[in-house]
Amino acid sequence: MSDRSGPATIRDVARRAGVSTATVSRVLAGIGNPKVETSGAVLAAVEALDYRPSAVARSLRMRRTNTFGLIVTDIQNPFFPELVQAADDAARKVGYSILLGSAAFDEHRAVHYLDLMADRRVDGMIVASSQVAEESWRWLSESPVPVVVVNAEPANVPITVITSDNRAGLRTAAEHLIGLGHRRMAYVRGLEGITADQPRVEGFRAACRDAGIPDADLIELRGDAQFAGGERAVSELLSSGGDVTAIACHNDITAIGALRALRAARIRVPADISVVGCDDIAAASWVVPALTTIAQQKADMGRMAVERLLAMLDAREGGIVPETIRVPMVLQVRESTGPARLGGIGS
Amino acid sequence: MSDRSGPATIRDVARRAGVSTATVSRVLAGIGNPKVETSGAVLAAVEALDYRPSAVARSLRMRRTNTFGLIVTDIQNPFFPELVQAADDAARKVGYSILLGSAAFDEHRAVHYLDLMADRRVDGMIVASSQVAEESWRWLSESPVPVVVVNAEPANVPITVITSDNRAGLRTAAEHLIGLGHRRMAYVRGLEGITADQPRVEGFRAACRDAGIPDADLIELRGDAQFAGGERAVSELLSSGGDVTAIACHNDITAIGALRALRAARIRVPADISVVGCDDIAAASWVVPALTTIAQQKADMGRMAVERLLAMLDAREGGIVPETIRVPMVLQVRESTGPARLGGIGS
DNA sequence: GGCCATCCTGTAATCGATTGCCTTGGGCGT
DNA sequence: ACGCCCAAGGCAATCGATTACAGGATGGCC
Repeated sequence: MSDRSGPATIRDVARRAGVSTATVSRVLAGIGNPKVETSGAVLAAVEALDYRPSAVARSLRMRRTNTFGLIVTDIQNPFFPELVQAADDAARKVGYSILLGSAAFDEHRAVHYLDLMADRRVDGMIVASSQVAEESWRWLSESPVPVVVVNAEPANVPITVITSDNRAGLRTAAEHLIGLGHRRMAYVRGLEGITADQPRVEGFRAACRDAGIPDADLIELRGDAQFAGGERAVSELLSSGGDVTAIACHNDITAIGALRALRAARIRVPADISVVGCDDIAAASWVVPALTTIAQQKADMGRMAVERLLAMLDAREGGIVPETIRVPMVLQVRESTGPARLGGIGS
Repeated sequence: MSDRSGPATIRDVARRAGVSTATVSRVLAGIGNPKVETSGAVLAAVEALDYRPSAVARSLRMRRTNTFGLIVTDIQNPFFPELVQAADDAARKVGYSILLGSAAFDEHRAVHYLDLMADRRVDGMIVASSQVAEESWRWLSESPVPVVVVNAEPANVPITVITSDNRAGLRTAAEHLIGLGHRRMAYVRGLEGITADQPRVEGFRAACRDAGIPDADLIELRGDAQFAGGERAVSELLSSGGDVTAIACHNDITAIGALRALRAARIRVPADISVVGCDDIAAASWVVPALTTIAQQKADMGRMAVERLLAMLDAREGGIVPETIRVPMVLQVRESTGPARLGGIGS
């Protein structure tokens, strides 16, 4: 009858050590200064019974779970794992764990996870998903549990946001291309309505304007933030005779799709056309030519999100004012960009 | 004083509805048949207070958390997210959630997560990581909580395993190449000691033997299951003058590295050399030429792992005998394989 | 020797739910 | 009109930890 019913409890330990549960708890927490024989007996009993305190019971009593919820748009998008890993690292370091939810592009799932995490009484939430309705943002911002939003910008809701500086990032991309002599360019946008879509084109356009390139000269195409969208957009561009020397894309996956379309059309990159992506996922350096891209500091963002949450927890009631933090993006030059050709594609 | 201290509890609801907590609990659980006015009052109170039962308290009382732990080798490896997503889908469908841990190639972290999940009293664990020491496997197999191991095969430990049929898979790969006329081939192995490494080479070799290709004719190279290893192994092969018409790789990332080395050497794929990978990650179809590969049924495996866990939970004490399930791998022909050239590389 | 401060440890309440058992009361049969 | 039975719902124990408070032993000091 050693383990009649599940793992050993604090009472089993107390009994075996011949002390009260209070003492066991105190010895393990290292408070008070127990006599050596007492703590010795407790530790021996702990060892013998292979006792591990139940986080469930502790959470109930302490009213905190030492858990943060993290909701991402889609765990299969290579952007997120790095964010998740960084958040997990930072959390683990201070004794927290991460409960992950992948919305898989589905608003209902996102809401489901919001509820789930509320039910689980997580101590804080990181929401890295734009699959969240207006109404849910409001609910989140009014919730008593600390929330940090990553890479989304709910309009008119006072809430802490950590986001890549998309506008500045794509401005950098444009400047890089313009510096290489490109003036006739195309931009493949992301999925309509995705948060980053708007600021990215705008940043790109702004740099063009500054360089004196007429708005009308920039060809805007619609992608879907996936491989297929990039491939389709660019092959349509080519078949409709669009004559550009550079293509910028909403993200790397789109850019990789673009590379494939160009290759299918026997157009050389970067000799004939330069391509630039955005995000810097691992595959960006695997493709040929390796993709020049604007890197998001995913790991930093994950770490910052957790740190922010911890700060909010400390400040409890002190009230940290919601703030929008823009993390710079950095230009990563690889092989897919080069000097603009002078003539047309056919030359 | 609406919410003096955190979320509403069942007692708040009971008070407001003028009933006991027992009744609230029963109404919400849908047991007994409460009078309409009672259940009406309860539901109204629930609504008004925005009451959500605490999963923490419930877990303590019910002695189950409705949570499964899932430990993966490295969430940044594109193989895992799909597994995670599938497991999460299957779990969510029956009211469970997944607590994720990424060992990040570190044995200590893997053990840390094992402990963490034990403390959290998860109802079952899926271990998709070979970063687990012999001793931990034994501990797991003796643990009273159901465990399913994915893509690892602890030796001499009675435990339920779900794994891709690596041997048969790579046999298929070899047969595909041999069918295309290849006889002088190279195989880039994975990281030494990684579980899948051995069976994969063996499967490949077995098919070669069956086709009458002398063992000595197969050139074996050591990679690291990453991009860099594939690239390095193949460029060394080329510079040492190895003359092959096909290269099989431990996994897709390695194969993508191989493609890059071949390209750098101006060797055409598949015209000069065919390349085949293994896993079928998303990037396999992004690269040029798109990679022929042996696909692992990642989603199936994730789903099966959860189903297995649920079955073990049902069978409680009935005792399901540990069993090793081999999931077939399927050949995915894309562009990187073709008929063998007749002459040498230089011809 | 007596008194008080100090140090350890035990007692019991508490966190928020679920559930076995018991009470209450209404309906129905005779 | 009386008694029986059953349905509805309340009481209180329980899950496994933490912690405020109380109490007993010990030692120091006068």
